[in-house]
Amino acid sequence: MDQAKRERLEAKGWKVGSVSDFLDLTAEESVLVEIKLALSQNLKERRQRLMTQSELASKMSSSQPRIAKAENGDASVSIELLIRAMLATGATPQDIGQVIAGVR
Amino acid sequence: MDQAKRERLEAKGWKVGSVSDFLDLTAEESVLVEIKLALSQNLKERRQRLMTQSELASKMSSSQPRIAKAENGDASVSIELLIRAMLATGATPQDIGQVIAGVR
DNA sequence: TGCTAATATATCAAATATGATATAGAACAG
DNA sequence: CTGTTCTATATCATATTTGATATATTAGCA
Repeated sequence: MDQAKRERLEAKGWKVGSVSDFLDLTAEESVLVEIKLALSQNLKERRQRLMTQSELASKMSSSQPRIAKAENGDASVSIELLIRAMLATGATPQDIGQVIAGVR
Repeated sequence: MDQAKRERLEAKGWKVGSVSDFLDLTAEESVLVEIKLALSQNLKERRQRLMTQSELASKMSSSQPRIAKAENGDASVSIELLIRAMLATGATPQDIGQVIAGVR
């Protein structure tokens, strides 16, 4: 993985630590990160077409800052929240499944 | 939703509360539960073909009791853990996406 | 039957994720 | 520029999820 991508992830709070630690990410761990990022991006696209971050937040009793973090791939956001947010935008399980299946 | 299904969920720790509370589950909330249950079931099937709960637990530095809970749809198990477990059994993002897309 | 491996249940302290709040920055209209 | 709306960042107390441990239950076999 290149330096740029590593820095991008680190800036968002991913505990990738040193370069060697990062390279030690198992395949499973990095797939999990990629799934989260894919959901993030797709959430952002969907939400932008439909409503503001604040609107989405109240639809799902969350907060605007948390939606911002979700859309920006912040490491403090769980897959759970990403999926709840997708559903709150009207995404179906099919939509979500497709995003995950599209990883790699 | 029928009484039997409700009791099944309640026994596993889902905070569905009273019947009326349960009926107040939004569509999004119940889809989320269904996604978790679908992942649970699929995890159990995959894992049983391949290894014991203890083996899977050590592959992903978790514990056998947590795998048991994951496979039994316990409410204390996050989607995150379910997906990590699926990946540890060798499931691909495509496999996982398909399970989620199969909901409903 | 007894023995063993596998799975399930209970509890809990520690780690992580949460919504809330405050506030800063960006984009853009008037 | 000024005000307004939207989005991003920082902090934090609370809530949820975690792996670990102990132990109970189950299943299968000699």
